[in-house]
Amino acid sequence: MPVQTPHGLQGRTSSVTEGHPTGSPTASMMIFSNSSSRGVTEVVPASTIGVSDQAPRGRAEALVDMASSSPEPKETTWFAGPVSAHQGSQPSELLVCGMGRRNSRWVTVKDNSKPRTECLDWQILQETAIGPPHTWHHCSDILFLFSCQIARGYRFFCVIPCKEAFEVKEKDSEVLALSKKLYSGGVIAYVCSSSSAPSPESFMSDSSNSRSPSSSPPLPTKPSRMTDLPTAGLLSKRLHPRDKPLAAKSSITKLNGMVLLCKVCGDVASGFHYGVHACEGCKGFFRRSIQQNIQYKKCLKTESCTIVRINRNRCQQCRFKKCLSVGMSRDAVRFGRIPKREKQRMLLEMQTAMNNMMNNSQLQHVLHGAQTVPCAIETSQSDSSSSSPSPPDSPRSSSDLSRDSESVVPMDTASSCSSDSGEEDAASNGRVPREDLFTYSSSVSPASSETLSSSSKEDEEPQRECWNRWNDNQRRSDCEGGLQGPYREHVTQQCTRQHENLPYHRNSMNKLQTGGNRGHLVCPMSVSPFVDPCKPGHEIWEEFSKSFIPAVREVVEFAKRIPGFQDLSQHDQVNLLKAGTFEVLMVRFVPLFDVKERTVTFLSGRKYSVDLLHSMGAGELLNCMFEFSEKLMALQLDEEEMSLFSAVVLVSADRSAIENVSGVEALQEALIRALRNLIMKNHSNEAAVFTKLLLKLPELRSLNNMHSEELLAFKIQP
Amino acid sequence: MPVQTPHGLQGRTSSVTEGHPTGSPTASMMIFSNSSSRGVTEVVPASTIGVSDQAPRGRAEALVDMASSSPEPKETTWFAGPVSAHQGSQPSELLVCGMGRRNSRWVTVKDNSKPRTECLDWQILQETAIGPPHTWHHCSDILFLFSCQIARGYRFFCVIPCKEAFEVKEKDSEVLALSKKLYSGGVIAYVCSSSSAPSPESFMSDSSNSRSPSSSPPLPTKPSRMTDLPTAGLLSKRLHPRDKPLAAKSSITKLNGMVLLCKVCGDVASGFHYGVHACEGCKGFFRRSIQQNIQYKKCLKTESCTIVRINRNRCQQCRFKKCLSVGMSRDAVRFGRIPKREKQRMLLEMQTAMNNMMNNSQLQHVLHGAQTVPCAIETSQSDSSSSSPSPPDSPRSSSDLSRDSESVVPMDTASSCSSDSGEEDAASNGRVPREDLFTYSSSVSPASSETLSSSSKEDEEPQRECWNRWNDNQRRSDCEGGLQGPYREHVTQQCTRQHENLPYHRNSMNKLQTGGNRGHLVCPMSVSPFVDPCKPGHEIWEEFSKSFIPAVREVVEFAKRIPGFQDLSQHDQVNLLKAGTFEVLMVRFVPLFDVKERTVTFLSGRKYSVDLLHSMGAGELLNCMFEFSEKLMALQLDEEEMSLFSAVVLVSADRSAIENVSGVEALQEALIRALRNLIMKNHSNEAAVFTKLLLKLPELRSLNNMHSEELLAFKIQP
DNA sequence: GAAACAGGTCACCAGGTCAT
DNA sequence: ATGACCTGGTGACCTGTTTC
Repeated sequence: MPVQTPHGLQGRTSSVTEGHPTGSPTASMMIFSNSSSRGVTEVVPASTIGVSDQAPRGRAEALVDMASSSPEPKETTWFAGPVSAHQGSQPSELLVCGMGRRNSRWVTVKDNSKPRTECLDWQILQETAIGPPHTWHHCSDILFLFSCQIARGYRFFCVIPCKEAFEVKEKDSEVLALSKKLYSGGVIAYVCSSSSAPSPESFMSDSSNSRSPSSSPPLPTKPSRMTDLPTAGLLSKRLHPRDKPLAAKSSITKLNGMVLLCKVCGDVASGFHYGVHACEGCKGFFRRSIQQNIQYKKCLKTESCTIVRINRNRCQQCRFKKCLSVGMSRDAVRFGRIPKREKQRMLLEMQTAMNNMMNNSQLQHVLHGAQTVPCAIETSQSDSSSSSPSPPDSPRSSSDLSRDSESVVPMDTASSCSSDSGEEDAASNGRVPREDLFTYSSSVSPASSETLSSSSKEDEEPQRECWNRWNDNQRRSDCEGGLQGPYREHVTQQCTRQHENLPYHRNSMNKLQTGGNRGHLVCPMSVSPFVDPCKPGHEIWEEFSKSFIPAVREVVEFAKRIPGFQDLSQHDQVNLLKAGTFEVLMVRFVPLFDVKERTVTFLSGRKYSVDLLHSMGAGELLNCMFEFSEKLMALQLDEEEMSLFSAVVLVSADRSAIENVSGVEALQEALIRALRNLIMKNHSNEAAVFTKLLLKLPELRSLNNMHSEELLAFKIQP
Repeated sequence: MPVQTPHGLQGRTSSVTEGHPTGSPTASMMIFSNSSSRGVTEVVPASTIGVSDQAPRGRAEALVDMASSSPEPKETTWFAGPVSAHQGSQPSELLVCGMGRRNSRWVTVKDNSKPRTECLDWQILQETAIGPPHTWHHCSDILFLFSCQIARGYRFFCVIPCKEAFEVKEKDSEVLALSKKLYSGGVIAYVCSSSSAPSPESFMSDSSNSRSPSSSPPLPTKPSRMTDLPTAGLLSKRLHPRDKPLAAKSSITKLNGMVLLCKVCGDVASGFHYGVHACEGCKGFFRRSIQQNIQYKKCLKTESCTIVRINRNRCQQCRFKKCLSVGMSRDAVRFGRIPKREKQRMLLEMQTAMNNMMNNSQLQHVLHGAQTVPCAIETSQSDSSSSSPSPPDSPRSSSDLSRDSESVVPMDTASSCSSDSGEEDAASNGRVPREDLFTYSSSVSPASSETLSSSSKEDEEPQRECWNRWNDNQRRSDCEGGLQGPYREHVTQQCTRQHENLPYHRNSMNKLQTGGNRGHLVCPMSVSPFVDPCKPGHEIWEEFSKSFIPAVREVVEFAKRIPGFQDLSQHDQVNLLKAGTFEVLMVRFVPLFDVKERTVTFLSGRKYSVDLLHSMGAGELLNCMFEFSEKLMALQLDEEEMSLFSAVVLVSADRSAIENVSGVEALQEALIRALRNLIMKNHSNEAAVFTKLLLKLPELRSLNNMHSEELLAFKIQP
């Protein structure tokens, strides 16, 4: 149903006019759109959302020098790199890849590892599915332009729309148009190259800055280098086709720095005219058309001219038609100022879409290390030798990961995280095992190992090896870092205490009181209590999201220790995690719900009553969580069982996006067998425990959905 | 995209002004906003969609004759009645009441049951949320109109949105169309009052009833009576799009969540300005007009422009005139807060109205008979005595049900259905057993009965009785009607054949070819093949929805035969069905998916290849359904097992809205025990079957979600 | 003191203008 | 004829005042 989408790389083949003397007037654009049919769902998984913010940071800049390979060395030097979009206060960044003519979608990445050429589009394309060739001329209905960059006549925009997707329609051989389609969630990145180009220099000049957090130093100032860009500020200055000094009183409509484009011709919009964002030209044209009821001369071609800025005056009939088709109408005019909520909603939607988009990349990054993630490029300054990617099985991989994830942490928390790194290293040298959020299994005893192994009765060999490997991993993980920052401390404390009083000692957890001012950062599930109610919704959202970052990371770490999990394809790993992270977290957080006292203990150690939380906006979900927790607690599982159950939960995650279904199923079967055997052994007198446990799976699925919905609702209209 | 669709009945609506000299242009409106954060969810559940069509049927008609109490008896006779909307999947029924002036949108339906007046608009309303009376001027963001009530010149609409909103477009002064608008989440309830400002008293009339579910007696035919509504609470808080983010001091005048509309232009009113409920725009306009004593330019037309939100700025003279005509005046200013008593009365009235609307009446109706449906207001002209509702337990309830549902069938299919009604009656008198969609258990052998009974080892007595009762029910159900119309014949054939060749004989099903021209009406899962691609999306949608009506009805019947199910509260029954109907249907339809041949057999008997379906727009969901089917088929369950599994599926449905969780759980446990025992008996050598079956539950949950999403997307962008 | 409205403010847009 | 600017009207918010 929803749309799709020429494959993103198609453009690569087409290279317009190589040699390309004039810098041809055609503007090229790219649109990436998210192809996921499950857009809504993807938007939802709340827990993961917090991650997005960090993505930009984790990512080093991509430095592209196409000059050597390009036929037109000087003109075809392409740039690509992270462009940050600033929305609201949050430095959420989006990797935006520029592209253009020949080779435009590939960049040479220079980071701490060896330089390599990668397709910059891929990262986004895979997210968004529409990967338009450089010849795109039109791109109507772009809702938000949130970032841009210019290089040598090319404008780069990164746009995320909301609720809409685009479908490329090719027209002749040169012009492509996009037809609007509804769509839910997702991100579109939009890159536009301009013909009449601003000089590359203008583009490169500044922005050497980066908000690169603690670690990233400025990139080498190669000419083509694009650093990240705090935002659209540039756009108003440089990007307007007509060199207008678009400073203060520009007629450009911006939304928090994002520039809106004319729905008719793609020019920069001056406002919301006759119901659509339109430029002055199209506004005037439409006005005259309707005022004087002009009948335009028949189109000389096929009455289906593509209307773009540069040709909009060539065919009045088609232009007017286009105006109508995009919805211009006297009935649609809006007077007065833009309602705040509308603005807010737009921002939120952008945010959501961006978060979504970034989720994938980050998740992949965390999972598989930088080398598999095209954008995860370290700055040249970092120690390239030490951070060279290691294979997943390498003993170092885990610590590599933690380092990677650390670099992804947003600035405001970076310092605290980095301070932990020493500890990590120490830990990796064989310190006292510690437990973190998802290492239930760290306490696996020899006996239970046997239990696990014995579970493979029906399928001896492979299973045994599997479990052995798991145990190895667990052991190793006990010595390796996983938690970051303040979160780590708390969780470590908590888990330790909890462990002392198995199975679940809420009381001991309650003792943990943190007075730290970073409490809110380490406290998933604590939106309200730590949040300033006066803050705008999206800020609250950001904070809440951030608070989940460490927890999500834990889930990833946990997943990696599930024997067999890493044998799945990256794609499947990512999708299982996307679908199942919330559910695993839910299982993990069960002990935090005190049914008797009707309180929830946040990881900060604070307890909040259900009533308070309800009064602060918690809804039905909270009740359901309590219900779930009560039932799960009633089963009296120990850590080992919980751990195994968590693994089952994760691996039985939604399969809709899984490539290797049978592989996942096999893994799930193995896990379930193990779980059953373990349960049978521990609860031999309670035959129903295993069944009850399985029945928790659909409940978790539902909780996940509710959660998603609440988040969506929250984000849409806080 | 703009879309819309003057609604189909507009022609019928005729004269606004009959009786009504000026047709007084003023319209006052009210909007209720729904705060449910789960709005999205409700929209989604796809399977429920099919039901919508029946809603009107299940629901008794509310006929309001305002004549006696109305100030203008003849012109202001209003009618209100149930219009079903459907949204969601499951038989989630949204009570939708159409309304309008006499004869405009209402027809008297005469079928096998008593004649009654129904709103003709409902069909459209449910689909498009377009059901505006001629006086509607503005109605932005209305997504679904699911309920309304009229009292003394007030029209009440309850609207739930889903990702789309509509904007009214006026056509001349009488016809309105709606243009689609994007919108995300939330619920809007919309109440529109008729033009000639009704007195407050008329509005407040009764509402004495409460939402007592099962006990509600027939409503007195009070003119403005509003019946109860379980979900009313939902409507209060937050989702109105125009709502300000932080509730507090919004400029929107609300009464307990209900929003008042501007008397001048129909926009959302911000308060009572210059003696009239008016929006900020008209308030400001009037203020400027009088402050500066502006003499506006003469109207370019006839000085009788209709003033609605979308055109209010086109003719200042007429706008000002309208302001004056609706009573705006500096002399009419009311300062200070609204007198408590007046406010209270309004609140009460509103709340009651909302309660009425939201009642899940149809499902309840289907389940428990008509008398629980609040809107059952008879017209003075209908035979009120004969229509007195019978108690839920009355022996007639079942046949009442079918009759009622039938009466809801849209006119074009009504005839065929009504022809079946005689049959139904005969069936209820003990005819030859037949099998229908959900009577897997009808073939339960004595042996398997024992199996079931033996399952209650752990919990002897109650279980045995339970199963016995089930079997009784099954037997009885064999003699009772369930299917309607052509669907019935097909399904009966199919099931019979299928039964002859257990467990699943697709081949025999394939033999069934229907040449009937109503095939598409009886064919769930057959959107595309039967649909004229040229039809507008909403028509396709309607057809598709209709095709599910019988199937959903079967699920309800099936549920009723699950032992213990009817012991649950109505509320819980309804909610289990709402959440689980799709899943049950999915299980039921598994044999229709031929994995080897990659075809889907529709109930019409036609097979369609996956590729064809994909080419017609089927998406990932189809693949997942195939996957699911393959796995489930692989388990080789027989009918009995499938039946029991279906029961488990239904009872393990999403619990988020369940009142008596432990009751549902107890039932589920019993069912699961029975299932396990049955499976163990039949598949003693395959220990994993039961486990695998349980693992199907989360998969079903996910399919349900995907389905919901696709439906949503489909509805949004057909 | 809170609720609720008149009036004020100013972000925004339709429409007009006029150099191109 | 086009479209960058200008002008005047609009209406979303805000403030001050009135009333309960």
